[in-house]
Amino acid sequence: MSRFLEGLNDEQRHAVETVDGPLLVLAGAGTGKTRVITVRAAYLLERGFRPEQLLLATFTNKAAREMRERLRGLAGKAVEGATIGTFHSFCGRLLREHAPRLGLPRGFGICDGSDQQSLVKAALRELRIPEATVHPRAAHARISLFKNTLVGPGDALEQAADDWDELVARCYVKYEEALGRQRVVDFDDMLLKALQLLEQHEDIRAPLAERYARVMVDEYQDTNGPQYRIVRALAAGHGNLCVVGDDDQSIYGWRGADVRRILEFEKDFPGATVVRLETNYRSTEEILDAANKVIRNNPKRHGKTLRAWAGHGDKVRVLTMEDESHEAQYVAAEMQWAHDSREERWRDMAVLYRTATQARALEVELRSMNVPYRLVGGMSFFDRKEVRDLLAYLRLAANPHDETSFLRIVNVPPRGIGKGTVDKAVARATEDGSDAWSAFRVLRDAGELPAQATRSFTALEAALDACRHAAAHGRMVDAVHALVAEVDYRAEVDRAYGDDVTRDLRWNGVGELLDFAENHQRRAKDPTLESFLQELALEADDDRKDEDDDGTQDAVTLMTLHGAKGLEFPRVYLVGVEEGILPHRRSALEGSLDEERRLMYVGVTRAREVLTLSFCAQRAKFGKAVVCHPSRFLFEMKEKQPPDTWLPVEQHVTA
DNA sequence: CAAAACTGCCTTTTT
DNA sequence: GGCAGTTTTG
Repeated sequence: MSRFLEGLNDEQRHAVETVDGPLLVLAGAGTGKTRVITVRAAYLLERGFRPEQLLLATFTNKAAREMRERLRGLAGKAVEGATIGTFHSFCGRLLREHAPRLGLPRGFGICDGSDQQSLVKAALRELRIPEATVHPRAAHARISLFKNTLVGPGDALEQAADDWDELVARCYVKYEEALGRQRVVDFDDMLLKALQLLEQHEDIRAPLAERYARVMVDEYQDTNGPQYRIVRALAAGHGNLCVVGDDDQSIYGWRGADVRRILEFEKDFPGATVVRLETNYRSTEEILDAANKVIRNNPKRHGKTLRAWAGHGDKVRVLTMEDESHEAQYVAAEMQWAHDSREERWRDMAVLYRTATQARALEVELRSMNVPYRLVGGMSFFDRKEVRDLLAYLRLAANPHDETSFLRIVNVPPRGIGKGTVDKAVARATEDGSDAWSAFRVLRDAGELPAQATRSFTALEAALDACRHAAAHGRMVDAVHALVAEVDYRAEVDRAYGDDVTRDLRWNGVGELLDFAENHQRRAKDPTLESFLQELALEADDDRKDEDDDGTQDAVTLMTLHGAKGLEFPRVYLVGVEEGILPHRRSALEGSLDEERRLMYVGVTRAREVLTLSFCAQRAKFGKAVVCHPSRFLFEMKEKQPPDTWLPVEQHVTA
């Protein structure tokens, strides 16, 4: 018997040993899902598959990293060569390789979320649609959903049910045009264009399908249309596809994920083996009981009942707090007590919340009590202004068509190129069907630019040249240095930030970008500006830095429920469990209450031993205090009826 | 014509 | 409590 099968329960072993044909592993929270995937991969290697034949797709970089590390622990060096990564990184590589087939230059850029936002705004402006009528954020979300459900701009226009839909559809058309003009792809395009390569170019698909003899997909419940079809294209023919997931943890419906994918796997792939993992090795009975009581209120489920392997533990607590700062104070104080008196480690505690903004109150309290914390997601390193500025420079160097980046830095640091001049160039670009950068060159060469703008633009060209020159020799650090020096970015930081503390903090961001550059230069096989930028775009959530030697720093974790999926902590606080937050107020309108319930379920099942939920009597919204009501999910959990005074979020008066 | 000061607007979740 | 858009100043 394979040593890899030792210590697995019957179901887990069944999943691992089913090496041929379609396999659906329905893995409830804490049932050893990651273990099954990694052991199965190691088992396949042991059975003679070469690592090159394995494809393991995940949704987050974090998950990919964990898989790789655990697989390395099991199989050692034998893993090298296996493809383990997010859908986006896999697609990115495929795109880079076949860019010309799609009419893209090799140096095509990748827009991140905030670039997408800027493009949507530009499109709205172009269409003279006021932002009050169509919120850029909402439009972007809708466009993204269109793309993730494989609805093109033309179809979107035709399908438009009301005025709002039509405006968004028209914005979608402009948005796509802008992407094309700027030779950039957004996150959604990475999947769509990779799918196009696979479905329309058999000479690309067939060798890949042949190569990847065993395909595995993690978190299958979160697969959206394009991802599903990519998987299908790769597994076509041999059908050796193993998907692992939990319909109760599908929380990405808003991104086009469709729970039906996992509910109907057996229809999609006839003859599929189905394995259910229902023994939970993570949580106490009390915690699982709470989780089960909540999730059973959802109508459409595969239907699993988690059995606790661990015994009884503490009761699940629900606390009422005056407001969010009291809530934060309480949580911070109790964690400190647990650390000091019970010798619990900071890293074993987490505070989870529905929306990223809820972190602020917690940060304030944790900081004042000197509790070390690690804020995951939210305002990331890549959202910082100075990092985004330099990134825009780099992207412009790689792809001068990238107008979003150009417009961002054209006058940062201030170099005397004002709005009037920029508008003129943009108008010219629109006329010529070119881009702002080219238009600037044309205008300058024609002597139609103000003197200062002419000088500055020429200096900018020189800066980008210097950057490209360094990058061409694989020296990413020098490339960044060249930019910083040429544009005198240090002076800009000094100018923009008055006090020494923020100034140092900001300049620090530049240093960290240099660290990334050094890292890439050292690790990448063939470091180019393009590969560096792709890594930066796709691993924006990278939180590997500032960790201890053993890989994890000892700090309390603060993160959203979405970010917490797949993780576990002995002590968990779930804060802000209120109508309007969890479930979120938008969910009532969108009819996604089931998804909010799954989110609650995800939160509850993160806890191993101690789970505390809390809600506030009132909380500040837009600077005003608003009365709050405990979440319906708390009543479901405690099997109680809400009192007469309770109001569901649907009936909240928004004054 | 460009930069600094000021005001009013929103805040779901992520690759 | 931040940022984008607007007004005011240089």
